[in-house]
Amino acid sequence: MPELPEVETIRRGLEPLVVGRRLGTAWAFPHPKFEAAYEAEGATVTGMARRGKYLLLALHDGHELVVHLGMTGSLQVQPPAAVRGDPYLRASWQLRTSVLAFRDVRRFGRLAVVKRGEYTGTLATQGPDALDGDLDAEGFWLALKASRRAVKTQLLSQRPIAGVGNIYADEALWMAQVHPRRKTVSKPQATALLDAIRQVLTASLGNGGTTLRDYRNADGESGRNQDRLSCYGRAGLPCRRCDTELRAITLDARTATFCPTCQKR
DNA sequence: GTGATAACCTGCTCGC
DNA sequence: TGCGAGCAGGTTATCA
Repeated sequence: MPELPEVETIRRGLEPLVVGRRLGTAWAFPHPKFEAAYEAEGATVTGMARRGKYLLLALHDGHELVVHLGMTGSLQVQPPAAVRGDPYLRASWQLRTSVLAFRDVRRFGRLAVVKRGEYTGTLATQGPDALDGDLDAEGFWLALKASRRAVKTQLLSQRPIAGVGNIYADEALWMAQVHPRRKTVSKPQATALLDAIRQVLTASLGNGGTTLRDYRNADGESGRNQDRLSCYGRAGLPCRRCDTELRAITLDARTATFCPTCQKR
């Protein structure tokens, strides 16, 4: 599922292919989540940015095309023949000789066209981007302290920090030795957690992201980070730090994997 | 305002 | 072999 490293990998791959290009004839799957594709038709892309897990395509007329890839989304520039008849195509724009294609099997992704900077929903309420150097440990700790929810729940809410999903939340909590259900985090723990978040995200970015099932980068290739995970998806296997069997629990209807020895509640 | 929960959605895996 | 149930999870909507 695309989290920050996967979205950033896609952004880097797409930027040279779409910036300066005009989005030609649009097509959208008939669902409100994708019909904004038509609003971007005819606009020229002037820039491509990312905030958390959102891709932001700046348009020449002062608007932005906001793309969230959901769990199974991908955005690629492809030859027209490659997208023809694709049952999972959710939106597309004709470029000069190719097609900018938004593909999403489970339809958890969405599109929106907004005035530049006028965001709504999670994009408006989320915290600083996880790789934004302006967020320091003090600010992160205060943001965590502001809520009494479990620390992993807070990470997934995107409010203290943006860009962390289930995979990297498990990985960072394991690295910082913080229990996912912990509701109060000390300043040193918050500092360690912020450092761990940045370490796991940076490492994954260097590996082209994590591919579990669906994720593909802008070139249609899988990431390589899934072979380097220490915690996520390893329930029942020994902890790489202490050999204790990793345990899986359900937190907010999602699986949280942790080491019961290293990550004390 | 905050927190908890359900719903959305479809491919895959597992058990019968 | 084929079928059905359960699982995966990011975001939004709804309710307490």
